[in-house]
Amino acid sequence: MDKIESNTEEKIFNAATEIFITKGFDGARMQDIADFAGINKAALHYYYRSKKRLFDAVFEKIANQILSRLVFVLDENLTLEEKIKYFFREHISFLQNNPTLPTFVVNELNRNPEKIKKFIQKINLKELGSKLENQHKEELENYNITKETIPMLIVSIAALCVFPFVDRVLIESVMKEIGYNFDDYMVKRKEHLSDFVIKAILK
Amino acid sequence: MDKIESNTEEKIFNAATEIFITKGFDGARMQDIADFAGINKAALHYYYRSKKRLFDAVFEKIANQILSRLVFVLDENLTLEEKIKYFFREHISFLQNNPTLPTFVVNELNRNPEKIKKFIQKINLKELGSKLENQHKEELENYNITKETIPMLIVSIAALCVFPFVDRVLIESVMKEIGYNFDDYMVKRKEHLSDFVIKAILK
DNA sequence: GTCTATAGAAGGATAGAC
DNA sequence: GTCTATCCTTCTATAGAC
Repeated sequence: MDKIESNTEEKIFNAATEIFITKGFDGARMQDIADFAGINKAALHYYYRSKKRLFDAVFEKIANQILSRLVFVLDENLTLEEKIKYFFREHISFLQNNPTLPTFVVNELNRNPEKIKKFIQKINLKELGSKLENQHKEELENYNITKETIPMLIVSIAALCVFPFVDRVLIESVMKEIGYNFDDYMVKRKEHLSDFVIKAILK
Repeated sequence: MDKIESNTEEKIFNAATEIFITKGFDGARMQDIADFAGINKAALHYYYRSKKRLFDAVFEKIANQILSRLVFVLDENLTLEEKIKYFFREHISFLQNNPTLPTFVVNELNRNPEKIKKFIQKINLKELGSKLENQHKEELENYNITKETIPMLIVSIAALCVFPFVDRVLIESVMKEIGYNFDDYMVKRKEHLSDFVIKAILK
């Protein structure tokens, strides 16, 4: 992705990312990672001490990558509709380039719920919520949104965006069966979803 | 769930279901399953020969359970809106009782894409599609639905319904943080989603 | 820092008694 | 059919040479 992998530590990290994402923690083998990195197995322990630590390093990096792409929602120059459009367009593009990330993250959070606390602390939900509410206070009157339905809306937007990737293998097969191509489908879906959601929330 | 587990085979099967669902294939241990069933490890191999076969038996049963709950979509006495309402209400109720199933199925399909072929053959998508189209031909004129957006709609409905369970741990934590309870939230969500979707597709 | 060799533990599977 | 004991492979992790 970024620069050419220079040192061994980086090679190991990149190989581990690849292997952990495709096979999960339990399915991944240190030998697989070593082979993929073109390096000896002992080096993995030299740099990362244990499989668990190596995994945690990979997960941490990925979690931060995802979070850092969401800061735009606080941009005060964007209207609510612009944010929705922006979210679908940017986030689906990101997932198109990293289609296996959602499954990986979901699995890890399921197996290791305590990691979520870190996640949540980083975001500081309540502050985020009130900031957003202030930013769009007047706008909200044009929409069919109440304090009660805000969590519904947020989960729905996330669902519409992320689900096709989590369930990708199934949806890809179904699309092929009826003559669609998954990537083309997702390209169209980006624009479709904005209209879909905005229509649903307009008064 | 059903009757009291009578024989050993059934005990093993139920224990395996529990363990495989919570830990996945790679994470599950034959010893865990044996302990959970209150039976010896050798018995597992006596009845199911290998871990893989035991797993496949469990997966097959669950896949059929899910599919069998979807036949109502072909009920010709229901309008399109009724089917949408029915789907959200019934399917979310089912998932509330089996909240860990989506993750389990998604993971297995990701690791073993060839299983999807079986799935798809059982459904016979094209026939299903044309039957549905005929059933609702006149109705469709009231909605903002074209041949192009049907796959969008179906994926969206599935996403809105299933995603909260796939990503349950995260959403549950977020809800708790802002003072909501996941189960209460999902109860409300059932009704909310019908309105949301129907509003989005109305002309 | 990187390699080879190997320790040591865990897990799937089977043999054989009952 | 069910159990104990055990085989054999696989995997993480480390020791020690270079």
